[in-house]
Amino acid sequence: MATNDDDIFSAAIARLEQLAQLDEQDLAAIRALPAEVRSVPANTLLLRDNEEATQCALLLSGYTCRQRIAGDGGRQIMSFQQPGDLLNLQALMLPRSDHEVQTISSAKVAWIPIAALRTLARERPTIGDALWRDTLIEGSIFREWVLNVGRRDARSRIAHMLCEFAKRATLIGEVPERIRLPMTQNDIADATGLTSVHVNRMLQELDRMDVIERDRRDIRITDWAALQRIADFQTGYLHAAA
Amino acid sequence: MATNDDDIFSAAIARLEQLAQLDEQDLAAIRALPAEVRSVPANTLLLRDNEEATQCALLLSGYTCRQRIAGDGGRQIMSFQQPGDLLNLQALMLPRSDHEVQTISSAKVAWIPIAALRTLARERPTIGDALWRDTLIEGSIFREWVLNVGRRDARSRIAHMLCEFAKRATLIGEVPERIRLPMTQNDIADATGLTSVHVNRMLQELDRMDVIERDRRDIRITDWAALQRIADFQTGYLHAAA
DNA sequence: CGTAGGTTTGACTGATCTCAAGTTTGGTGG
DNA sequence: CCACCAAACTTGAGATCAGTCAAACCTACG
Repeated sequence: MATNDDDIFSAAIARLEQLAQLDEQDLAAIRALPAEVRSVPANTLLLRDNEEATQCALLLSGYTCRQRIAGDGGRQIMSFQQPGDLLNLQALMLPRSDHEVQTISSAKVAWIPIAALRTLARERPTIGDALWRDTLIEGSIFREWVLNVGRRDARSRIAHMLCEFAKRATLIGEVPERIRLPMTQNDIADATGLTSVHVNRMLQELDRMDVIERDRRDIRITDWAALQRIADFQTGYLHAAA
Repeated sequence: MATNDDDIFSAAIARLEQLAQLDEQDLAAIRALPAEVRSVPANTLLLRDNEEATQCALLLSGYTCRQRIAGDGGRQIMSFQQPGDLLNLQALMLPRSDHEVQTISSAKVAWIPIAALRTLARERPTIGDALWRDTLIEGSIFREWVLNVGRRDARSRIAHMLCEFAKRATLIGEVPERIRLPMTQNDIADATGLTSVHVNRMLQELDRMDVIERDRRDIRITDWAALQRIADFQTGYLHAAA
């Protein structure tokens, strides 16, 4: 059960190395973390709202989203996670969760005891800083989403979401021109504050404008510059090197 | 110039004490921070987008907002700050700013060298944790705003903004029933993703519904329960004790 | 094959925006 | 203390983007 393959942490280490200069001891400390790996199907609630977490979830494969549910049942997605992302770093410092994390696709997740991670952050300050930096970058992404949902029209919002997804895919070594979206049009609607009907029409429009080509959930960005312009997409808020 | 009145930090200390158990040494270390106090008028850009900060701004009096500007010039406010709040903690860990901070009212600000704050966070881990916690809570507020702007109608959004403002006012010792808004209706529009015209109409509607009474920017919440219901306001996301 | 989840389409509705013109208010200088 | 001005607030009418509802169409998968 307590799997400790060296390489379950490889994606996470790659991510952290973008955030800080890790030395050998740092790497060893990460690889020594206890972890329990589990596979979960799509649309599984991994982390509940208003719960005390004892474990921290590390996404090994697949995609998840961070979401909150309004009183009338409406769902708002505020970010997507990709392999190598820690899903509830907040739990290191805040006892109770204030939102949900759900799988978008089938996924593999490593569960790490919070206490072990907290110790790691304290004893290896470089890692602690990297983790803090990671939460700050996600904060920056939230700010961009507030702007996206609050001040851009439907077409721009969707284009922006595509740009961010493609750009972040490059950070884990994928090509941005050809992306396979893990999420349904309904998920896109919940991420952009629209309805799935309207998302569908806008995707068709982007297709008609020759900036993307679609084959089900495979998106080919045929005119990256135009898509960025439509999206009003600037990469600064992602705080990524490349 | 380098003012070091013991009590310029009192509001900030009160805030940090809500986030961690500070001991005498912690307090002394905070009070020993170098700081330069400046007064600025309303609508002054304190922190620019995409700039390297060398100083951290601590709000002593007045109100500020965190905002991003869209490509078409549209402004989106993503949070308000009150006395005792640090305005750019991100700068401790991220070299470049990704948004702006502007005064909403006239304000007094203490400027603290980033390096001093970074040292403080490292040498006094309790304070470091409190600061991290503070940035995480603001992240939670951003998430709530994404939900607010993305999934609630105009009336609820405005009601929610009022609830949050009133609730946070209580955390610095004010009464929630009678609030004096520092922001114009145009600011409220930029915070809720609406136009000032529509904000005006919705405020009138809340007035007509007998949940608030208005005398210019003085708001009296006459039916707190109803306002919370309209706003779909749950306090959990603020992670406040009370 | 049959089915469920996802996607697409059409017709109609409505919340919010736009534009443009008043009105009120608070501050400032004479 | 009053007159004036700019900024903020208010009002109305018409336009529009996105939502709603309901049905049909795919397509992956058991």
